Order: sequence, then structure tokens, then C-alpha cells
Amino acid sequence: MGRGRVQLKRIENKINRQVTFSKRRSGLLKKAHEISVLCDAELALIIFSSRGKLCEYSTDNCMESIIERYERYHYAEKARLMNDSEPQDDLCQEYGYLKGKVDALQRSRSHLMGEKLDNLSIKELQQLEKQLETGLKHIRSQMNQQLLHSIDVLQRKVIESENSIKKLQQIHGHAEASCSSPPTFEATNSLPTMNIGTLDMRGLQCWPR
Amino acid sequence: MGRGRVQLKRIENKINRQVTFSKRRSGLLKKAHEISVLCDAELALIIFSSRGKLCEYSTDNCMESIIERYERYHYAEKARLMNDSEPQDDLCQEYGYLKGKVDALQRSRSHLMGEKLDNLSIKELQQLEKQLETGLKHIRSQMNQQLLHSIDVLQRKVIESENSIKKLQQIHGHAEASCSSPPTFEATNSLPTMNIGTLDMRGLQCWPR
DNA sequence: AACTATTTATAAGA
DNA sequence: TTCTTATAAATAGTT
Repeated sequence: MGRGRVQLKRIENKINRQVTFSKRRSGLLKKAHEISVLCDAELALIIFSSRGKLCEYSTDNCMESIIERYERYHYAEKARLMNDSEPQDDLCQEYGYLKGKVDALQRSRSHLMGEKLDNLSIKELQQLEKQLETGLKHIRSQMNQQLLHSIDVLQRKVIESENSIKKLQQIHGHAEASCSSPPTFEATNSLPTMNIGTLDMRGLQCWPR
Repeated sequence: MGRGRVQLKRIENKINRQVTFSKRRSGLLKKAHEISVLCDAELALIIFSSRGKLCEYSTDNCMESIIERYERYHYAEKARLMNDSEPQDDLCQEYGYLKGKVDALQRSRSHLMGEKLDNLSIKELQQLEKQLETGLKHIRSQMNQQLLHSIDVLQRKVIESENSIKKLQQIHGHAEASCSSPPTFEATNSLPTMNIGTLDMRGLQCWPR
């Protein structure tokens, strides 16, 4: 794209490289955002320039959770690589302690994700099951709260705008009172049936993050 | 690009969305590769389709090291913000990195346990829910396997002892053949219905730990 | 940072 | 899926 055909090899001129990088980076970020929105995909993009500057994009602005999801996919391999990692010098006790902690946390975390269960006893598995069931309950309750809150906020907004419209109509007389009244939204506590699993929340400004 | 102008919003038609995703994904991967080569940049791209399929690109095919670099970049910054008085040597950096990692793991673990959910979006909560459900499935399947194995071991033991008893009876004659024969256990593959969820396993010595 | 001649990406159709 | 093609979009080289 552009006046010359592009050769797929490193641009040797430093200035050119820098300029091209800047242009293409913004293009790439734009396209990443587009596919994310258009196709409902979740994606993460990490770019380090040749001078080491970081630039990133991630769907919903949650890079960490996407990286985590990615690592779940490759968990087995990663665990293997981490297992034969170096025996550290003990320059710093705290450092060793932290390393152990990372290991322990990682083990605990994989158990919670239903991985690496081979060495667990029936009793431990039962405990884990109970733990996950409790966790799920909390998560669902939290989801419910957020949804209800969003609905509440929306209801208030609708009522507000309805009131504003009524006031405007009163001020301007009732010349055209019988036509083009806005649709109304019944503020009721009985929510209509909704499939939360497929509810599109992207436009909704949810709870304080 | 193409025959129509593109609206930046989710494509509602499922087929269209899928096709567009496929096309744009390859475009994105191509551009990612190009900027990487042309501008000597290091980059990582993770794409999850709306149906959860993973697709990835990374410079020099080393996703993990780029992710690690990314995390170090952030942890370093974080550490610097937290105590900008520290003279940073390598060990301290490594320490800060591990500390950040512990934080991240701890957060992830809490989320999996249904704790500290306040800062999660609806989307993240839904992801978490799905993750836990998958984990539970694995755990229950693992439990089942262990239980079936224990039962198998017990059955074999019972059959062995029955055989031993029969042999002893044959050796010692049939003087009292009609009284006090031991209860028999039918070695059958069709297990009786059992409620695994409430089965009391406390006395059972299960499989190698 | 803008401009613009070109190349490239891709939406729609087959 | 894959190909074709008209058209929108990106961008290389230039100002």
C-alpha cells in the first residue's frame, strides 16, 4: 500500500523504519480493535518497538485475563518448562520464599481450574468440589447484582427522560398532544425473561471498575 | 475495504461474522508479521474467536518470552511507583517481578474461589463461571475414576479371599460343609446404584498419593 | 504532520 | 471454503 511495493525485510534506514513503525502500529491497533468489535473476538496485542517501547491493545482492556486464558490453553507445556527451571542461589531468602509461593499458588490455581488432579486424594477432590461450588455461587450472585444495578440505572434514566419530555410538552402546550408520544418503559420489578448468557452487554456501562 | 462501508459494531449475522472474522484474522496476522519484520519489532498477538478457538502469532515464535517481557515491563513500573527510593539492582528487579507474579496469581486464585470479585466486569464473571464449570467437570470425573478403581481393587481382594477359603475347605474335608459358610460377594461388572456425592469414603485407603 | 499515488485488504457476490 | 471483483482503506514516498 503506498507508492512502492513493499519488500518483506527489515528496513535498514533508521528514520524510515521508525516512521513506518509508527504508521503501521496505529494501523495494526485499529484493525485489532475492529476485528474485536465486529466479530466479537477477544484479543490481546503486545508490541515492543526495536527501541524497547511497549504498546499494547486488549479487548475490554483486560490484558491479564487474556494472557491467563492463553496460558490455560498451554498449561501442560508451561508447567513442564517451569519444573526444570534453575536451582537458585540463596542470595536472598525472601526471593526463594517467593519462588516457593509462586509454585504453591500455581499448583493451587491449577487445582481450582480442574488441572493437575492426579496427586489428589478423594478427600481433597471433594473439598475442591465444594470450594468450586461455593465460588460459583458467589460469582453468580455478583453477576446478578451487577445486572440488576445496570437495569436500575437504565430504568432511572428512562424515567428521567420521560419526565423531561412531559415537562417540555406541558410548556409548549398540547397542540399536538395526540401524536408522536415517546415509547414508555414500565419501571417494574418483575424483569422480563432474559438469557443472560447471550445478553449483549457491550454497550452497557456497568458497575464501577 | 470492500464493497460497503464498514460500521464499527458487532456483526449480527452469525455467518457473516464468522466469514469476516476469518478474513480479517488472516489480514491481521499478515500485518503483524510485516511490522515485526520490517520494523524489527517484537510482538505477540493472541486471538480468541467468539467460539473460543485460539489463534496466535508471535515474533520468533516465542510467545512466552514476550508475555514475560510484558509482565516484567509492568511489574517494573509498578515496583518503581511503589518505592521510587530503591536503588535497583538485578536481584531487586527479579524480586519485584516475582512479587508482581505472586500478586497476579493470588488475584487469579481469589477469583477462582469466588472472592474479590468487585472489580470484575460481567464478561469476566461469565468467563470465570465457565472456567469453574469446566474445572468441576474434571474434578468429578477424576473422583469417579478413583472410586471405580478402589472398587475394582476391593472386588479382587474379596475374590481372592473367597478362593483361599474354598481351598482351605477342600483340604480340611467337608465335615461341616453345611454350616457357617462365609458370605459371598458377586464379582460383577454392573455396579449397584450408588450416590457418589454422599458416599462416605473416610475409611477407604485410596490410590497412591 | 499532510498529501496523494498506489498498493493492499476486504465486503459482497458467486 | 475459495475465487472474483468493485471498492474502501492503508500506507510509501513526497512535501
